[in-house]
Amino acid sequence: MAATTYLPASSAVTTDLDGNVVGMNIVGGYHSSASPRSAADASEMKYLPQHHHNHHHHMASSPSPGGHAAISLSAANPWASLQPGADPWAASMAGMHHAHHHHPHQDVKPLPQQAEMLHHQRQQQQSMGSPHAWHAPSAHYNPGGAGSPLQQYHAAMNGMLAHHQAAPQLHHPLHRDMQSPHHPQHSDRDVSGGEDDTPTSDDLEAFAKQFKQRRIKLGFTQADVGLALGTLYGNVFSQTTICRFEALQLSFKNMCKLKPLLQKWLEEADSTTGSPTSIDKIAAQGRKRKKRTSIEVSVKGALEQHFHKQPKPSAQEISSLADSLQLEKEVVRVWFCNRRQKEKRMTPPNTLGSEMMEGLPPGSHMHPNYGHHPDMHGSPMGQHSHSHSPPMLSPQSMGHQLTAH
DNA sequence: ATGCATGAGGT
DNA sequence: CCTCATGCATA
Repeated sequence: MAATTYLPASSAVTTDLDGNVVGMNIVGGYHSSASPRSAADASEMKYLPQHHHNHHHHMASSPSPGGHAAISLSAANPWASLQPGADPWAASMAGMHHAHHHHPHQDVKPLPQQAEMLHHQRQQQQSMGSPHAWHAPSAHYNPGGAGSPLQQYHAAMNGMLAHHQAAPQLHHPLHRDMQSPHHPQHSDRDVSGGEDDTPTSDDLEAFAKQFKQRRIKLGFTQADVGLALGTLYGNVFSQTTICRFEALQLSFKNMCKLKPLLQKWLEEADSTTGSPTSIDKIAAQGRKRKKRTSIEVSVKGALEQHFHKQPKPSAQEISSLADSLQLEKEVVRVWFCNRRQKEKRMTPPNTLGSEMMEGLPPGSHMHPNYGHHPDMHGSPMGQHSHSHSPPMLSPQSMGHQLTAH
């Protein structure tokens, strides 16, 4: 049974600590820690009354454990703080570019504290499939232990930089058309040195890989990067997003959007051997977030099965399904939404869990969705012409939930 | 590293 | 109600 509870806003503080621990683990040390939070789970579905209590946390936890942090900033104007290095755009974009039009309208990251900002995104993207599912390299090994030595670079910065601009905008008014899977880059577009063009999936893969490696070399955690982006460009990202970027678990379009920012950060990070990016973290809002419902393995299997038959069940189908699985309708609906999104990731989900019933001929693997795209348009990209072909998919999914149920 | 969730924007 | 981008909370 799924325990559905709603967390109090106060858990925000805990999140900080927890979050930074998590960030660490990417470096290698797996923290086998017990969950600090006590879950008072109720089997009831109820939203807590809106008592948005503004929590003022004066504690600034440093994202990186290596150092204690003395950072405690105001969340009031994160992007107002100067950036350590140089100005983002002038520097890197100097080479050649033209593609980025940032409109005056600066939209910043949704401050957790306040309402969500607008962010308009275009709705169109394609799913790309790669023939091989290279699971993330996960080249994390931690020799010494798990200490991220990073804070050493962090110090006070600021000096002669006087420009602090707001967000460079991710949302550009114009959308370049999607690239085709087959043609790497436009020939008419001259790209010497600067890749402001739409990258290929291979490009993204390579970049992601490189990014991760450099990031680790420099001693930064995914969380650090996310925060740094916020300070530098006004767009804060979570550890999750950075992680997904590195693992190519975002949509192609999303990958393209984030690449420039991460690239910029990389340049800065490696060149700036002592410039800090100190910023604060923002705590969770006083919002009522539903506790993550844990769906049992068996139930997941059932959902998977239905997903194969009907990726987009009707409301009524969802209802009956929910009923038979003893889940809330909303949970089921969301599950399908998330499942569909997974299908669209760059790195295809290994559709298993329940498994295919036919014995596949050796050598021919099939993708659940690849054989037929329901409503999708052209395939964005799909095959890397070369690259590696790691050990094909491995059933990594499917939880092994031993928890009592 | 990921599962479930939230929300903006579009139909 | 969907798609998409994102992230809190977790395993």
